[in-house]
Amino acid sequence: MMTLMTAAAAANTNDSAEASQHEDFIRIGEMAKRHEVTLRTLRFYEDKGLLNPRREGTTRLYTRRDNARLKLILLGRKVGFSLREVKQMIDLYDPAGSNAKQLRLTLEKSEKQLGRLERQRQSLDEAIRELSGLIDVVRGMMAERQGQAVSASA
Amino acid sequence: MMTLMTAAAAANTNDSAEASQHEDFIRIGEMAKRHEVTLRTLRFYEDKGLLNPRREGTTRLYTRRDNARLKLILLGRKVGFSLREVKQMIDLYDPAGSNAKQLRLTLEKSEKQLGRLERQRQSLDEAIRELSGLIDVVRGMMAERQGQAVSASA
DNA sequence: CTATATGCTTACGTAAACGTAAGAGGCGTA
DNA sequence: TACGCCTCTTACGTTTACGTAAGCATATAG
Repeated sequence: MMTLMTAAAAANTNDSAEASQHEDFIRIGEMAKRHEVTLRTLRFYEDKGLLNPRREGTTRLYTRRDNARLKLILLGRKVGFSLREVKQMIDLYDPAGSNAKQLRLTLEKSEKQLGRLERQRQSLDEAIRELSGLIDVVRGMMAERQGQAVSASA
Repeated sequence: MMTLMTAAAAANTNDSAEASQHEDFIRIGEMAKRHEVTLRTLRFYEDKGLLNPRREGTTRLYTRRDNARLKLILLGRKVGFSLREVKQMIDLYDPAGSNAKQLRLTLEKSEKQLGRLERQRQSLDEAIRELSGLIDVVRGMMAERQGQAVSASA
């Protein structure tokens, strides 16, 4: 029976992720599943100041805003920003303001990062070409040796 | 005057890199310049068993074969192999043999690596697309805020 | 003889983003 | 009461390829 259940315990009680989709707060396990990250990652991000979930006792409770933040963080990581950079951008967010600074910084960093990614793609393409070439060479050598072996045994 | 000069000392005496291009042995400084790596890198590769230059006393002397080896190592690194993998492949080299094993291993590793590189390129392209999208969004927001500011001040 | 360049060995430091115990609650169920 | 599941904090470990002193020897140039 649910007597003096805390919100956290209540969430824990729910059978599936589905069941708690209307909850305002989710705990770290749910959060991790939803975003496909580990608990360690969430705690790590918090330790680095990227997340700030509420607490109920010691238990972390994440809201929709935390969800949105995490999505941004993961997007940042996906496009190659370091957590430090992501933090710099996020920290500039001001719910009551134009966020001009934040937007400028984000734009600037994004353009630089885009440049880096494009340069990366160039060297990656170059590497692919060179590796393909190497494969051809190796195949050629193998065919050659094979030919010798065959002619020698014939 | 050149009295009892060692080979190393002789090399050291030469005015430019040009002058020693016909030398059979070059020292670490020359080697580093030719391949655009640091001395530390060459010593590190040796420590890891990737290079085995001769010695004259304590001084490392590199030959054409070492040059060729280093080129291979740097090519390997360029295409994304770890030094460990490069070593595995190089270690299989037998000057008196068909090197069938080496060729097979190299081919196998190369094909896997090629796959990895291509997957990398896909996620890189995806990242580029997402980042471009982000830039557009940010630009849009800035324009919006700017518009508000302008209309507010008008 | 000294200053400068080059080389040697040994070995701790670095970066990024977590992984991985270790030890300890809290809560509900069989 | 015991068991199981979730969560917490603290903190050392991991990976790769070198960077960076520190302290010393060698060697030619001035």
